[in-house]
Amino acid sequence: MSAPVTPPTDKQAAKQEEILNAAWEIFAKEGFGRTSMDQIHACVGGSKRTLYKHFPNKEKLFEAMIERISGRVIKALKPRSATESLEATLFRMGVDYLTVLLSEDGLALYRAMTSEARHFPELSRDFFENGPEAATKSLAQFLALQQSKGSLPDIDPETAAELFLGAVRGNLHLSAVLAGRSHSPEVIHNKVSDAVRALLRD
Amino acid sequence: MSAPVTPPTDKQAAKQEEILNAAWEIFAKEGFGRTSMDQIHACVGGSKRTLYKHFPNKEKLFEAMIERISGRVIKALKPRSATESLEATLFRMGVDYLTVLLSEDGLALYRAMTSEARHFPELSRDFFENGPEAATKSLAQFLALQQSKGSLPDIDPETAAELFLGAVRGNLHLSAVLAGRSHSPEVIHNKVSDAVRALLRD
DNA sequence: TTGCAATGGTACGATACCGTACCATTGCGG
DNA sequence: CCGCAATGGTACGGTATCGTACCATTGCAA
Repeated sequence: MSAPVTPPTDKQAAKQEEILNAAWEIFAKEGFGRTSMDQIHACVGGSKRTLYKHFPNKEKLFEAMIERISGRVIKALKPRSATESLEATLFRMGVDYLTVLLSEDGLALYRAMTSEARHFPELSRDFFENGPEAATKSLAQFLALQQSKGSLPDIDPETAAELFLGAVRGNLHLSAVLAGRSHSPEVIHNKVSDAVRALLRD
Repeated sequence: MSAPVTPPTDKQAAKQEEILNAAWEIFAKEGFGRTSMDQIHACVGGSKRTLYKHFPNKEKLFEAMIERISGRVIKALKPRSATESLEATLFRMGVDYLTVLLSEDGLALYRAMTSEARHFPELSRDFFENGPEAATKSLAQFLALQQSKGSLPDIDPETAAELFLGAVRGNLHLSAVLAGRSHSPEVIHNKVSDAVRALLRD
Protein backbone atom coordinates (compact mmCIF):
# COMPACT_ATOMS: atom_id res chain seq x y z
CA MET A 1 0.00 0.00 0.00
CA SER A 2 2.78 2.37 0.79
CA ALA A 3 4.98 0.98 -1.98
CA PRO A 4 3.02 2.58 -4.81
CA VAL A 5 2.82 5.86 -2.93
CA THR A 6 6.21 6.53 -1.40
CA PRO A 7 8.45 6.04 -4.45
CA PRO A 8 6.66 8.75 -6.46
CA THR A 9 6.57 10.82 -3.31
CA ASP A 10 10.30 10.48 -3.04
CA LYS A 11 10.75 11.41 -6.63
CA GLN A 12 8.47 14.37 -6.21
CA ALA A 13 10.37 15.47 -3.16
CA ALA A 14 13.63 15.17 -5.04
CA LYS A 15 12.20 17.19 -7.89
CA GLN A 16 11.03 19.85 -5.48
CA GLU A 17 14.48 20.10 -3.98
CA GLU A 18 15.94 20.42 -7.44
CA ILE A 19 13.51 23.16 -8.37
CA LEU A 20 14.07 25.04 -5.13
CA ASN A 21 17.82 24.86 -5.54
CA ALA A 22 17.67 26.11 -9.09
CA ALA A 23 15.26 28.83 -8.09
CA TRP A 24 17.47 30.00 -5.25
CA GLU A 25 20.48 30.09 -7.52
CA ILE A 26 18.76 32.53 -9.85
CA PHE A 27 16.58 34.46 -7.41
CA ALA A 28 19.58 35.08 -5.16
CA LYS A 29 21.56 36.54 -8.03
CA GLU A 30 18.87 38.43 -9.92
CA GLY A 31 16.10 39.15 -7.45
CA PHE A 32 12.42 38.46 -7.83
CA GLY A 33 11.62 40.92 -10.58
CA ARG A 34 14.44 40.03 -12.92
CA THR A 35 14.04 36.30 -12.55
CA SER A 36 11.75 34.61 -15.06
CA MET A 37 10.09 31.26 -14.72
CA ASP A 38 11.65 30.37 -18.05
CA GLN A 39 15.14 30.86 -16.62
CA ILE A 40 14.31 28.63 -13.69
CA HIS A 41 12.77 26.13 -16.02
CA ALA A 42 15.87 26.13 -18.21
CA CYS A 43 18.08 25.74 -15.15
CA VAL A 44 16.14 22.88 -13.62
CA GLY A 45 15.34 21.13 -16.88
CA GLY A 46 12.23 19.07 -17.46
CA SER A 47 8.93 20.53 -18.48
CA LYS A 48 7.13 23.65 -17.41
CA ARG A 49 4.07 21.59 -16.65
CA THR A 50 5.83 19.75 -13.86
CA LEU A 51 7.35 22.96 -12.60
CA TYR A 52 3.90 24.47 -12.27
CA LYS A 53 2.59 21.23 -10.80
CA HIS A 54 4.94 21.64 -7.85
CA PHE A 55 4.47 25.40 -7.46
CA PRO A 56 1.33 26.94 -8.92
CA ASN A 57 2.91 30.28 -9.70
CA LYS A 58 6.01 32.39 -9.34
CA GLU A 59 5.07 33.87 -6.01
CA LYS A 60 4.35 30.53 -4.37
CA LEU A 61 7.66 29.24 -5.63
CA PHE A 62 9.40 32.29 -4.23
CA GLU A 63 7.72 31.87 -0.87
CA ALA A 64 8.58 28.20 -0.61
CA MET A 65 12.16 28.87 -1.59
CA ILE A 66 12.55 31.74 0.88
CA GLU A 67 11.04 29.72 3.70
CA ARG A 68 13.52 26.99 2.97
CA ILE A 69 16.59 29.21 3.01
CA SER A 70 15.18 31.28 5.83
CA GLY A 71 14.76 28.20 8.00
CA ARG A 72 18.31 27.21 7.26
CA VAL A 73 19.72 30.61 8.15
CA ILE A 74 17.54 30.93 11.25
CA LYS A 75 18.78 27.60 12.50
CA ALA A 76 22.35 28.75 11.97
CA LEU A 77 21.67 31.99 13.85
CA LYS A 78 20.38 30.17 16.90
CA PRO A 79 23.11 30.34 19.55
CA ARG A 80 24.41 27.02 20.73
CA SER A 81 24.32 26.48 24.46
CA ALA A 82 27.38 27.68 26.26
CA THR A 83 29.95 25.56 28.01
CA GLU A 84 32.98 27.81 27.89
CA SER A 85 33.85 30.89 29.89
CA LEU A 86 31.77 34.03 29.64
CA GLU A 87 34.24 35.81 27.43
CA ALA A 88 34.79 32.84 25.15
CA THR A 89 31.06 32.25 24.85
CA LEU A 90 30.33 35.82 23.91
CA PHE A 91 33.12 35.73 21.41
CA ARG A 92 31.95 32.51 19.83
CA MET A 93 28.33 33.65 19.69
CA GLY A 94 29.33 36.92 18.06
CA VAL A 95 31.51 35.23 15.49
CA ASP A 96 28.85 32.67 14.64
CA TYR A 97 26.19 35.32 14.35
CA LEU A 98 28.24 37.58 12.15
CA THR A 99 29.56 34.73 10.03
CA VAL A 100 26.04 33.65 9.18
CA LEU A 101 24.87 37.18 8.45
CA LEU A 102 27.84 37.76 6.16
CA SER A 103 27.72 34.39 4.46
CA GLU A 104 26.70 34.21 0.85
CA ASP A 105 23.29 32.78 1.67
CA GLY A 106 22.81 35.12 4.59
CA LEU A 107 23.46 38.18 2.47
CA ALA A 108 21.40 36.93 -0.46
CA LEU A 109 18.52 36.12 1.86
CA TYR A 110 18.73 39.50 3.53
CA ARG A 111 18.72 41.22 0.16
CA ALA A 112 15.74 39.21 -1.01
CA MET A 113 13.81 39.82 2.21
CA THR A 114 14.52 43.52 2.14
CA SER A 115 13.61 43.85 -1.51
CA GLU A 116 10.33 42.02 -1.21
CA ALA A 117 9.37 42.94 2.35
CA ARG A 118 6.49 45.02 1.08
CA HIS A 119 5.04 42.27 -1.09
CA PHE A 120 5.73 39.30 1.18
CA PRO A 121 5.41 40.90 4.62
CA GLU A 122 5.00 37.71 6.62
CA LEU A 123 8.12 36.20 5.12
CA SER A 124 10.40 39.01 6.17
CA ARG A 125 8.68 39.51 9.49
CA ASP A 126 9.04 35.87 10.38
CA PHE A 127 12.66 35.94 9.37
CA PHE A 128 13.37 38.92 11.59
CA GLU A 129 11.47 37.55 14.57
CA ASN A 130 12.82 34.03 14.41
CA GLY A 131 16.28 35.06 13.26
CA PRO A 132 17.97 38.20 14.57
CA GLU A 133 15.36 38.97 17.22
CA ALA A 134 15.31 35.43 18.57
CA ALA A 135 19.10 35.42 18.62
CA THR A 136 19.02 38.62 20.63
CA LYS A 137 16.61 37.11 23.13
CA SER A 138 18.69 33.98 23.48
CA LEU A 139 21.74 36.06 24.16
CA ALA A 140 19.77 38.12 26.67
CA GLN A 141 18.84 34.97 28.54
CA PHE A 142 22.45 33.95 28.64
CA LEU A 143 23.47 37.37 29.90
CA ALA A 144 20.80 37.28 32.58
CA LEU A 145 22.17 33.97 33.77
CA GLN A 146 25.66 35.42 33.92
CA GLN A 147 24.41 38.42 35.85
CA SER A 148 22.82 36.15 38.44
CA LYS A 149 26.29 34.69 38.88
CA GLY A 150 27.65 38.19 39.33
CA SER A 151 30.12 37.92 36.47
CA LEU A 152 28.59 40.76 34.54
CA PRO A 153 27.69 44.37 35.34
CA ASP A 154 24.08 45.05 36.10
CA ILE A 155 22.52 46.25 32.86
CA ASP A 156 19.22 45.18 31.46
CA PRO A 157 20.05 41.95 29.61
CA GLU A 158 17.81 42.64 26.63
CA THR A 159 19.38 46.03 26.20
CA ALA A 160 22.88 44.69 26.57
CA ALA A 161 22.24 41.90 24.09
CA GLU A 162 20.91 44.29 21.49
CA LEU A 163 23.76 46.72 21.98
CA PHE A 164 26.25 43.90 21.73
CA LEU A 165 24.89 42.37 18.53
CA GLY A 166 24.48 45.81 17.03
CA ALA A 167 28.08 46.60 17.85
CA VAL A 168 29.13 43.25 16.43
CA ARG A 169 27.48 44.07 13.13
CA GLY A 170 29.03 47.52 13.16
CA ASN A 171 29.34 48.66 9.57
CA LEU A 172 30.30 45.24 8.28
CA HIS A 173 26.81 44.18 7.37
CA LEU A 174 25.95 47.51 5.77
CA SER A 175 29.18 47.57 3.80
CA ALA A 176 28.63 44.04 2.55
CA VAL A 177 25.06 44.72 1.51
CA LEU A 178 25.53 48.17 0.03
CA ALA A 179 29.14 48.29 -1.09
CA GLY A 180 29.61 44.64 -1.93
CA ARG A 181 32.59 44.36 0.38
CA SER A 182 33.56 40.95 1.62
CA HIS A 183 35.07 40.50 5.05
CA SER A 184 37.66 37.94 6.03
CA PRO A 185 37.32 35.82 9.16
CA GLU A 186 40.09 37.94 10.70
CA VAL A 187 38.07 41.10 10.27
CA ILE A 188 35.08 39.35 11.79
CA HIS A 189 37.15 38.14 14.72
CA ASN A 190 38.53 41.59 15.35
CA LYS A 191 35.14 43.23 15.24
CA VAL A 192 33.64 40.73 17.64
CA SER A 193 36.67 41.00 19.87
CA ASP A 194 36.19 44.77 20.06
CA ALA A 195 32.53 44.34 20.93
CA VAL A 196 33.27 41.78 23.63
CA ARG A 197 35.83 44.08 25.23
CA ALA A 198 33.35 46.94 25.13
CA LEU A 199 30.65 44.86 26.75
CA LEU A 200 32.91 43.47 29.44
CA ARG A 201 34.58 46.85 29.93
CA ASP A 202 38.22 46.04 30.01
CA MET B 1 20.45 86.80 -24.33
CA SER B 2 19.85 84.98 -21.15
CA ALA B 3 16.18 85.84 -21.21
CA PRO B 4 15.28 83.43 -24.01
CA VAL B 5 17.38 80.72 -22.43
CA THR B 6 16.70 80.78 -18.72
CA PRO B 7 12.90 80.69 -18.75
CA PRO B 8 12.74 77.39 -20.66
CA THR B 9 15.62 76.17 -18.50
CA ASP B 10 13.61 77.04 -15.45
CA LYS B 11 10.57 75.30 -16.83
CA GLN B 12 12.62 72.29 -17.70
CA ALA B 13 14.14 72.21 -14.25
CA ALA B 14 10.69 72.44 -12.71
CA LYS B 15 9.50 69.63 -14.92
CA GLN B 16 12.47 67.51 -13.90
CA GLU B 17 11.69 68.08 -10.25
CA GLU B 18 8.12 67.09 -10.88
CA ILE B 19 9.16 63.92 -12.67
CA LEU B 20 11.69 63.00 -10.00
CA ASN B 21 9.16 63.53 -7.24
CA ALA B 22 6.55 61.43 -8.99
CA ALA B 23 9.13 58.75 -9.73
CA TRP B 24 10.26 58.63 -6.13
CA GLU B 25 6.71 58.35 -4.91
CA ILE B 26 6.16 55.22 -6.97
CA PHE B 27 9.63 53.70 -6.92
CA ALA B 28 9.78 54.03 -3.14
CA LYS B 29 6.51 52.18 -2.75
CA GLU B 30 6.82 49.55 -5.48
CA GLY B 31 10.52 49.13 -6.18
CA PHE B 32 12.25 49.23 -9.53
CA GLY B 33 10.83 46.08 -11.05
CA ARG B 34 7.20 46.70 -10.24
CA THR B 35 7.23 50.33 -11.30
CA SER B 36 6.32 51.03 -14.89
CA MET B 37 7.10 54.12 -16.87
CA ASP B 38 3.40 54.33 -17.63
CA GLN B 39 2.61 54.64 -13.94
CA ILE B 40 5.15 57.43 -13.55
CA HIS B 41 3.82 59.06 -16.67
CA ALA B 42 0.27 58.86 -15.35
CA CYS B 43 1.41 60.29 -12.02
CA VAL B 44 3.36 63.21 -13.44
CA GLY B 45 0.94 63.97 -16.29
CA GLY B 46 1.99 65.40 -19.61
CA SER B 47 3.29 63.33 -22.47
CA LYS B 48 5.65 60.38 -22.56
CA ARG B 49 7.74 62.16 -25.12
CA THR B 50 8.71 64.88 -22.65
CA LEU B 51 9.29 62.30 -19.94
CA TYR B 52 11.76 60.52 -22.19
CA LYS B 53 13.26 63.83 -23.23
CA HIS B 54 14.33 64.46 -19.65
CA PHE B 55 15.43 60.89 -18.91
CA PRO B 56 16.29 58.66 -21.85
CA ASN B 57 15.19 55.44 -20.18
CA LYS B 58 13.95 53.89 -16.99
CA GLU B 59 17.37 53.18 -15.56
CA LYS B 60 18.67 56.71 -16.07
CA LEU B 61 15.57 58.03 -14.40
CA PHE B 62 16.08 55.67 -11.51
CA GLU B 63 19.71 56.71 -11.13
CA ALA B 64 18.93 60.40 -11.21
CA MET B 65 16.15 59.95 -8.68
CA ILE B 66 18.29 57.86 -6.34
CA GLU B 67 21.16 60.32 -6.53
CA ARG B 68 18.76 63.07 -5.59
CA ILE B 69 17.32 61.32 -2.55
CA SER B 70 20.67 59.87 -1.65
CA GLY B 71 22.25 63.30 -1.58
CA ARG B 72 19.46 64.54 0.63
CA VAL B 73 19.82 61.67 3.08
CA ILE B 74 23.61 61.86 3.07
CA LYS B 75 23.45 65.52 3.93
CA ALA B 76 21.11 64.75 6.80
CA LEU B 77 23.44 62.02 8.06
CA LYS B 78 26.40 64.37 8.23
CA PRO B 79 26.97 65.22 11.89
CA ARG B 80 26.74 68.87 12.76
CA SER B 81 29.71 70.28 14.53
CA ALA B 82 29.58 69.98 18.27
CA THR B 83 29.23 72.78 20.75
CA GLU B 84 27.68 70.98 23.70
CA SER B 85 29.18 68.65 26.24
CA LEU B 86 30.59 65.30 25.21
CA GLU B 87 27.61 63.34 26.42
CA ALA B 88 25.08 65.72 24.92
CA THR B 89 26.91 65.72 21.61
CA LEU B 90 27.04 61.97 21.41
CA PHE B 91 23.39 61.79 22.28
CA ARG B 92 22.38 64.33 19.70
CA MET B 93 24.51 62.73 16.98
CA GLY B 94 23.05 59.33 17.71
CA VAL B 95 19.51 60.59 17.68
CA ASP B 96 20.03 62.50 14.44
CA TYR B 97 21.68 59.53 12.80
CA LEU B 98 19.00 57.08 13.82
CA THR B 99 16.17 59.45 13.04
CA VAL B 100 17.38 59.83 9.47
CA LEU B 101 17.93 56.11 9.02
CA LEU B 102 14.44 55.36 10.32
CA SER B 103 12.72 58.17 8.48
CA GLU B 104 10.38 57.31 5.66
CA ASP B 105 12.82 58.44 2.99
CA GLY B 106 15.75 56.85 4.76
CA LEU B 107 14.08 53.49 4.89
CA ALA B 108 12.76 53.67 1.35
CA LEU B 109 16.18 54.67 0.08
CA TYR B 110 17.84 51.86 1.99
CA ARG B 111 15.37 49.37 0.58
CA ALA B 112 15.89 50.63 -2.94
CA MET B 113 19.68 50.61 -2.61
CA THR B 114 19.70 47.11 -1.16
CA SER B 115 17.34 45.79 -3.79
CA GLU B 116 19.25 47.20 -6.72
CA ALA B 117 22.79 47.08 -5.33
CA ARG B 118 23.73 44.37 -7.81
CA HIS B 119 22.46 46.29 -10.83
CA PHE B 120 23.49 49.80 -9.78
CA PRO B 121 26.64 49.09 -7.81
CA GLU B 122 28.06 52.60 -7.83
CA LEU B 123 24.85 54.08 -6.50
CA SER B 124 24.73 51.93 -3.41
CA ARG B 125 28.48 52.04 -2.87
CA ASP B 126 28.49 55.82 -3.01
CA PHE B 127 25.58 55.95 -0.62
CA PHE B 128 27.34 53.74 1.88
CA GLU B 129 30.66 55.54 1.64
CA ASN B 130 29.29 59.05 1.76
CA GLY B 131 26.50 58.22 4.18
CA PRO B 132 26.99 55.75 7.03
CA GLU B 133 30.73 55.34 6.54
CA ALA B 134 31.39 59.07 6.36
CA ALA B 135 29.23 59.58 9.42
CA THR B 136 31.30 57.01 11.25
CA LYS B 137 34.51 58.76 10.29
CA SER B 138 33.18 62.11 11.38
CA LEU B 139 32.23 60.67 14.71
CA ALA B 140 35.67 59.06 14.98
CA GLN B 141 37.32 62.44 14.47
CA PHE B 142 35.16 63.91 17.17
CA LEU B 143 36.03 61.06 19.52
CA ALA B 144 39.74 61.47 18.79
CA LEU B 145 39.45 65.12 19.71
CA GLN B 146 37.75 64.22 22.95
CA GLN B 147 40.43 61.66 23.73
CA SER B 148 43.13 64.25 23.27
CA LYS B 149 41.30 66.22 25.91
CA GLY B 150 41.30 63.16 28.12
CA SER B 151 37.57 63.03 28.52
CA LEU B 152 37.25 59.62 26.97
CA PRO B 153 38.87 56.23 27.56
CA ASP B 154 41.69 55.33 25.24
CA ILE B 155 40.13 53.15 22.54
CA ASP B 156 40.77 53.40 18.86
CA PRO B 157 38.39 56.16 17.75
CA GLU B 158 37.38 54.47 14.50
CA THR B 159 36.54 51.31 16.38
CA ALA B 160 34.65 53.14 19.06
CA ALA B 161 32.67 55.12 16.52
CA GLU B 162 31.64 52.01 14.63
CA LEU B 163 30.71 50.16 17.80
CA PHE B 164 28.71 53.13 18.96
CA LEU B 165 26.72 53.61 15.77
CA GLY B 166 26.18 49.90 15.48
CA ALA B 167 24.87 49.81 19.02
CA VAL B 168 22.68 52.81 18.26
CA ARG B 169 21.09 50.99 15.35
CA GLY B 170 20.66 47.87 17.47
CA ASN B 171 17.74 45.95 16.07
CA LEU B 172 15.70 49.03 15.30
CA HIS B 173 16.84 49.37 11.74
CA LEU B 174 16.49 45.67 11.01
CA SER B 175 13.05 45.54 12.55
CA ALA B 176 11.91 48.56 10.56
CA VAL B 177 13.23 47.17 7.30
CA LEU B 178 12.22 43.54 7.72
CA ALA B 179 9.23 43.63 10.06
CA GLY B 180 7.83 47.00 9.07
CA ARG B 181 7.91 48.22 12.64
CA SER B 182 7.90 51.92 13.27
CA HIS B 183 9.72 53.41 16.22
CA SER B 184 8.68 56.42 18.20
CA PRO B 185 11.11 59.20 19.09
CA GLU B 186 11.01 57.92 22.67
CA VAL B 187 12.26 54.52 21.60
CA ILE B 188 15.00 56.17 19.58
CA HIS B 189 15.99 58.35 22.53
CA ASN B 190 16.15 55.36 24.82
CA LYS B 191 18.23 53.31 22.43
CA VAL B 192 20.71 56.13 21.92
CA SER B 193 20.79 56.81 25.61
CA ASP B 194 21.72 53.18 26.26
CA ALA B 195 24.47 53.33 23.68
CA VAL B 196 25.89 56.56 25.10
CA ARG B 197 25.99 55.09 28.61
CA ALA B 198 27.72 51.99 27.27
CA LEU B 199 30.31 54.04 25.44
CA LEU B 200 30.99 56.35 28.36
CA ARG B 201 30.87 53.43 30.81
CA ASP B 202 28.74 54.70 33.59
C1' DT C 1 3.65 -7.28 -23.13
C1' DT C 2 0.04 -3.82 -22.24
C1' DG C 3 -2.11 0.15 -20.23
C1' DC C 4 -1.83 4.25 -17.50
C1' DA C 5 -0.27 8.03 -15.02
C1' DA C 6 3.26 11.35 -14.87
C1' DT C 7 6.88 13.84 -17.27
C1' DG C 8 9.66 15.97 -21.20
C1' DG C 9 9.66 19.25 -24.72
C1' DT C 10 7.63 22.97 -26.90
C1' DA C 11 4.38 25.90 -28.95
C1' DC C 12 0.89 29.17 -27.80
C1' DG C 13 -2.44 32.93 -25.93
C1' DA C 14 -2.76 36.75 -23.21
C1' DT C 15 -0.88 40.49 -21.11
C1' DA C 16 2.31 44.08 -19.70
C1' DC C 17 5.71 47.12 -20.55
C1' DC C 18 9.50 49.89 -22.80
C1' DG C 19 10.44 53.28 -25.91
C1' DT C 20 8.88 55.67 -30.38
C1' DA C 21 5.83 57.92 -33.78
C1' DC C 22 2.30 60.98 -34.90
C1' DC C 23 -0.70 64.86 -34.70
C1' DA C 24 -3.20 68.52 -32.31
C1' DT C 25 -2.34 72.25 -29.14
C1' DT C 26 -0.18 75.74 -26.52
C1' DG C 27 3.02 79.35 -25.24
C1' DC C 28 6.15 82.71 -26.77
C1' DG C 29 9.02 85.91 -29.93
C1' DG C 30 8.71 89.17 -33.98
C1' DC D 1 -1.50 88.70 -35.80
C1' DC D 2 1.86 84.85 -37.35
C1' DG D 3 5.21 81.15 -37.07
C1' DC D 4 7.73 77.88 -34.48
C1' DA D 5 9.46 75.16 -31.00
C1' DA D 6 8.05 72.42 -27.25
C1' DT D 7 4.43 69.83 -25.01
C1' DG D 8 -0.01 67.11 -24.37
C1' DG D 9 -2.36 63.04 -25.52
C1' DT D 10 -2.36 58.69 -27.46
C1' DA D 11 -1.70 54.92 -30.44
C1' DC D 12 1.68 51.61 -31.85
C1' DG D 13 5.77 48.16 -32.69
C1' DG D 14 8.49 44.97 -30.61
C1' DT D 15 9.61 42.14 -26.98
C1' DA D 16 9.50 39.61 -22.60
C1' DT D 17 7.02 36.97 -19.44
C1' DC D 18 3.39 34.27 -17.06
C1' DG D 19 0.81 30.35 -17.17
C1' DT D 20 -1.61 26.78 -20.28
C1' DA D 21 -2.27 23.35 -23.96
C1' DC D 22 -0.81 19.58 -26.59
C1' DC D 23 1.49 15.46 -27.86
C1' DA D 24 5.29 12.18 -27.65
C1' DT D 25 7.81 9.55 -24.24
C1' DT D 26 9.09 7.27 -20.13
C1' DG D 27 8.57 4.57 -15.92
C1' DC D 28 5.87 1.40 -13.52
C1' DA D 29 1.99 -1.98 -12.25
C1' DA D 30 -0.58 -6.12 -13.80
